[in-house]
Formats: sequence, structure tokens, C-alpha cells
Amino acid sequence: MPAEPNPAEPLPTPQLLRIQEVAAEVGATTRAIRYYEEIGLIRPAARSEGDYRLYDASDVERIRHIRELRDTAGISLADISQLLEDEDHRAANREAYRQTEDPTARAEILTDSIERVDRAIAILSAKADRLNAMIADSHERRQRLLDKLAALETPAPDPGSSTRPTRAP
Amino acid sequence: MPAEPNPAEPLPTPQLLRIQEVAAEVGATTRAIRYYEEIGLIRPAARSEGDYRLYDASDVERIRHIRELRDTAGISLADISQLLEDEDHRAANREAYRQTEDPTARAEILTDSIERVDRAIAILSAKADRLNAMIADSHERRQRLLDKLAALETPAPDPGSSTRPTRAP
DNA sequence: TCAACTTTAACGTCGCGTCATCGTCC
DNA sequence: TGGACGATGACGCGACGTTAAAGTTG
Repeated sequence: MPAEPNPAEPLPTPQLLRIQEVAAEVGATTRAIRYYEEIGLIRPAARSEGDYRLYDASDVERIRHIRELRDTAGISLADISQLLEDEDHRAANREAYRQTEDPTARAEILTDSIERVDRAIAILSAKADRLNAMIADSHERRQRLLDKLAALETPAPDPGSSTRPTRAP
Repeated sequence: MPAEPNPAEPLPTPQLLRIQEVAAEVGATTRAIRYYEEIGLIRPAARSEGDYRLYDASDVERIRHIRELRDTAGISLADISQLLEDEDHRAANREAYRQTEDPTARAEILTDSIERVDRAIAILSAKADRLNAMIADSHERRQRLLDKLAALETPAPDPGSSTRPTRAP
């Protein structure tokens, strides 16, 4: 029986998750998450009395991002470390942006953030370009096979005898 | 002083390369190529008197393909082994295709090859889809930053006071 | 209390990189 | 002849998987 949210309670604990819950949410193992901590990619927002790791929402997002970069883009943790530095810097930029009203300062901050996003786009696009080229190759092969199959069913004008069996698939 | 090719010589050796030459051509190391052999992905077409590995053109293509699948698509050697089995089967299909004249048999062969190509396409496309989604995300972020930058230079209709500094970048 | 979860520590695995030692090629 | 290249170990590393032994949580 879940009680309805009490509006008087100020929600002092911002939803901390234990390592296994985080692992399930981002599709990783607890070992992987601990390893990311070993090499300095993340740090749990807190620890429990008995030293259990406790993660908040931003930790979860960070880990999810690490997994995406590795699984989907195949980027090494060393390179991910660089990208995360750029993202941390962008987070700092957001703070700095809020702290000033000067349009010139704000423009510089935005320009810096754009450069950092561009670096990430460049890395990902290079990967995607090569991958898309491979897929295009496979589609060509598939199309050639389909053409041959169609030619079989529609013998066509017959430009030669059966001693030259056209090309093999 | 390279003699010009003798047309009487039947070229009995079909251009065999040593491991280092192959490595240079496909952008791999000799160690990697030997490892692919260790786990059964390839076998050199021949060995020299002193047991040097000697590769022919099809070996080179196979190795180049393995590298593409690993570097560009980030596929494990175990999965590559599966894909190569499909490709070997397609090569066998090409032979079988040449050995028959029966349109029904040929249609079956072509259909089998198409299925195998489709499997490869499915694997690669899944990777590409996720990667392209990540890139789209980054582009969105970049666009939002650009919009903010443009808004700075063109203050616009002013829908509110400076106490609400719009949203941070 | 107890089952399920967590901790640190340590060794195993994959896909190679990197010697070391010895033989081969031209 | 020698100097580059190759063969077969064997160990190292990144990014975890797995198991072990002991503590924590609800």
C-alpha cells in the first residue's frame, strides 16, 4: 500500500541507489561499475554506514553514458575519460553561464561548449562513416544477388548461349 | 634492372606475400595475424621451406575483412568467426551455382546467399542505428548552444526581466 | 535470524603488444 | 657474409568476468 506523497516532507534524500540497482538500469554489471571507479571515471555520491556504494541520478546518467560510448561506439575507456572531461567542463560552463550577465563572457562560454560538443561529434561521426560504408557494401552485394534471382525468373532477351553462364553470385 | 614480363612464363606462383607485407597492406600487426591463425580464423595459403607463412590474395582480403569488422564495427572475434562462416558458405554457393544449370537449384542457392548477407546487414545496422542516434543527440545539443549564442547577439523581443536568465546552456 | 546483497582481493579471459631467442632469406 | 625478416614461446595489459571470504541490510 504505497502512501501518497506527503507535501510537508522535504525529501532530504535525493533517491540513492545501490550498485546492483544502478547496474540493472544501465545494463552493466556491478564489476564494470566498480572498475570504472578504480580507474577514476566515476565516484558514488555517497557510502552507507557499512560502506555500501550509493549512487544518485547524475551518477546513473554518467555510467549510462560510459556504457553507450563503449558498447555503441566502441570507444576505449581512456578516450572516454577525455570525452567525460569535456562534458564535465561543459557542466562547469553551465554554472559559469548562470553566474554572469555579461554577454561577452556568456558568448565565450557558449563557444567553448560548442567546441567540446564538436569534438565528440567528430569522434562519433568518423566511426559512423566507416560503419555506414560497410553497410552500403553489403547492400550492394545483396542487390546483385537479387538481380540474379530476378534474371532467373525472367530469362530476358538472351544475349548469349548457355555455355557462358553469366557471372556466379 | 627489372626484366619486362616474359609472356611465355605461365606465372605458376600466384603472388604469395610474407606476413609483414600482408600486415602493412591491411593495417594490422604480424602478431594480430598470427593470433587470428591461433584461434582458427585464417590459415596461410602456404609455408616456405623454412616455415615462413605465405599468404595469397584471398587470404589478404579475408584478413582485411576481419580488421574492418573489428575496428569499424567493434565485433568480437567470436562473432566474426560466425560471419566468416556465412561468407565461406556464400563462396561455396558461388561454386555450386556454377556447377548447375537448373534454375530452381540456382534460385535456392541465391536465396541462401541473400539470407546470409541479410544477417550481416542486420548486425551492422543495429550498431549503426545506435551510433547514429548518439550523433543526433550531440547535434541537438550543439544546436541548442548555437541558438543561445544567436539569442545573445540579437537580444530579441525581451519576454521577461534579467532576474530569470532563461535556461543555462 | 536469515537470505540477499555488498565489500575487498585475487585470479581468469580476450585480443592482442612486446620482448627474447633462435632460425631463415637473399 | 650479414642484416633484415620470421618462428615460436612467454609474459603484460585493458576491460572486465568470476570466485572466495567476510561484512551489511531490511
